[in-house]
Amino acid sequence: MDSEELLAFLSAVGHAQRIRIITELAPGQLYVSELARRLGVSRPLLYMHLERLEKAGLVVGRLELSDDGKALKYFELAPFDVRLNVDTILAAVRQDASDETGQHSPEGS
Amino acid sequence: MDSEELLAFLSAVGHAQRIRIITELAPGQLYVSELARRLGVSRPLLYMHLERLEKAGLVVGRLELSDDGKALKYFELAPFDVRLNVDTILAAVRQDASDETGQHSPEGS
DNA sequence: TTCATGTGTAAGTGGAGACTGACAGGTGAA
DNA sequence: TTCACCTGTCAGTCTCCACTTACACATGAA
Repeated sequence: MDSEELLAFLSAVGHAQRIRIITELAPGQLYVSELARRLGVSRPLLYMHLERLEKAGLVVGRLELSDDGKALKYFELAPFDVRLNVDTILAAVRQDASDETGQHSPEGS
Repeated sequence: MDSEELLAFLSAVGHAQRIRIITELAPGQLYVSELARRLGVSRPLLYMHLERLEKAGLVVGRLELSDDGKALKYFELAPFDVRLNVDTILAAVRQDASDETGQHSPEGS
């Protein structure tokens, strides 16, 4: 994980509304309109937040067809576990240099 | 740590400039003007970022007198280690409810 | 056809926070 | 006195992003 990914991750989670979204999605998947109702948030706004969370790899969206034929966009939490201290931050910054030289490290996750 | 503290922490680290500040302070303490020169950042702006980092508990500032009598404001990293996953986020949110009922948990750090 | 449900996006507004420039004040050395 | 440092803060500007309103387009049921 380089500093750009780390930044995307941190700024995604570092927002009250998005913390609420994560909390609401914790028990299981929900589709957008339902989630918007529960949070008392407009749907376009929720879209923005979900998009941000998805780009950062925190949630995953998937279009599904309900029994009565309606298209529902379901979102669920993606598993993530990031440890944050001086060393992990420095590691992310050092990773940038490796990225530039084209030495893509073969690490998973 | 409740969600407010978590939010302060995440939004403090989740900024490119402040990541750079942390990187620069990692080897050891620096005073404000010196740090501003190294980062190529105006001093008032740096003050804002340092203030934000200090409120979130990431850095500590201390006014010191140099040998030649000048006052220097030194900043150094405070030790921190936060693990971030669904459980720790939910724990922070649940902590809010405890805060409201006045049950301050006697946990350290 | 109309209504209630859903997805998806475009266009605009408002405000918080990032950022700049300028100031006042202190010190020791030339 | 002047210079070269330093701290600390105020008052602006500007940019980004959070947020709203409104639209186009589907589906099944009444």
